[in-house]
Amino acid sequence: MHQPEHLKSAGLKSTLPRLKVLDLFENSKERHLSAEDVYKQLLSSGEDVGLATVYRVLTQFEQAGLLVRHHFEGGKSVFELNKGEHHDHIVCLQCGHVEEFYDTAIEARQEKVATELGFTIRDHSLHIYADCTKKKCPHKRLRMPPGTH
Amino acid sequence: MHQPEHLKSAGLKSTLPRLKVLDLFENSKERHLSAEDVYKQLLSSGEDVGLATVYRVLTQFEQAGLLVRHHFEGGKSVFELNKGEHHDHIVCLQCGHVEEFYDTAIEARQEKVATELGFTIRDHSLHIYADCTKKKCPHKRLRMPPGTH
DNA sequence: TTGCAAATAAGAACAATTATCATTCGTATA
DNA sequence: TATACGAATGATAATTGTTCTTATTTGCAA
Ligand SMILES: [Mn+2]
Ligand SMILES: [Mn+2]
Ligand SMILES: [Zn+2]
Ligand SMILES: [Zn+2]
Repeated sequence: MHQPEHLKSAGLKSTLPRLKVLDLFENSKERHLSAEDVYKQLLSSGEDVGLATVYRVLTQFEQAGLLVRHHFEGGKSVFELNKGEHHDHIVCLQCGHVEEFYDTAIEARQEKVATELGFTIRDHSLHIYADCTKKKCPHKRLRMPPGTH
Repeated sequence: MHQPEHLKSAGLKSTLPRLKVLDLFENSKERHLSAEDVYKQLLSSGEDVGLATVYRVLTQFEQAGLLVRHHFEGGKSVFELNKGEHHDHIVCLQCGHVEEFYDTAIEARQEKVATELGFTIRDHSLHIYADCTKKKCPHKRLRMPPGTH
């Protein structure tokens, strides 16, 4: 199980639900999880947490900088561990798998565009929705594509 | 009022609610409107439409290619007239005003990245959230910044 | 005009998320 | 270690944005 210090240093008191949620993100196969994903995975592994607590904890972790929240299409928020380094996302329309990428040229151009328009960037999101080029999509069908549920 | 032909050629029968909604997009000060924006503006201009009809018509217009739907942060869908040319968006965090831009370098790089990862892009969204550099934000405070309501 | 499929309006239903509140827990202190 | 109290939890109600249902109305072709 995860160490309580990680939570303490984030200003959060070390409770069982928080440790379980953090643990799930550290050990889950998929990096990007919705509140329902977290809730169901905890239930199915025998843990007993309330859905409201999951939502609360995810928001707290986001505010503490432990998690990052994304708004992909499909209506629900998706979270991932904060690696400290920004990256953008490409979402497979066939299986919902999320691939990550970072392109310095894109990042630089955004700054340029914003500056020219008289803005200072605080945040941005670049989501690419795409089909896998391979005949059979190799990504695991762990989650439905956004907008498909 | 708008001409019925515009709807007819889109395969939609020319009804009063549809003409009113299309009219609103043609004449509204803000290009980007949510379902609630449309509903309230129609009500306040004396028109009598149902909210469900607004949602239905917006979706139909999107499918007919008359409108484009965006998912900015803040939970609600936002629509704009389809100009036929793709563009990305920069949202002012101080007033919610939406500025549009198009950058060929960014678009090209996205293709490159996707191809390298084995994907064919079907769609994408690039949203920049930024502060206006001017002392006093010059944009009209017509809508609250996303996530602020 | 009339006829009828298509469209509307009102409200119920839904899904994701947040708020409320009585109970339980974590931890600082005696 | 026992106690005490504010913080956290879980059950459930409430909210929000959106879609569905259905009885009624409307556009338009014959
Ligand atoms: Mn980026
Ligand atoms: Mn673009
Ligand atoms: Zn990611
Ligand atoms: Zn636009």
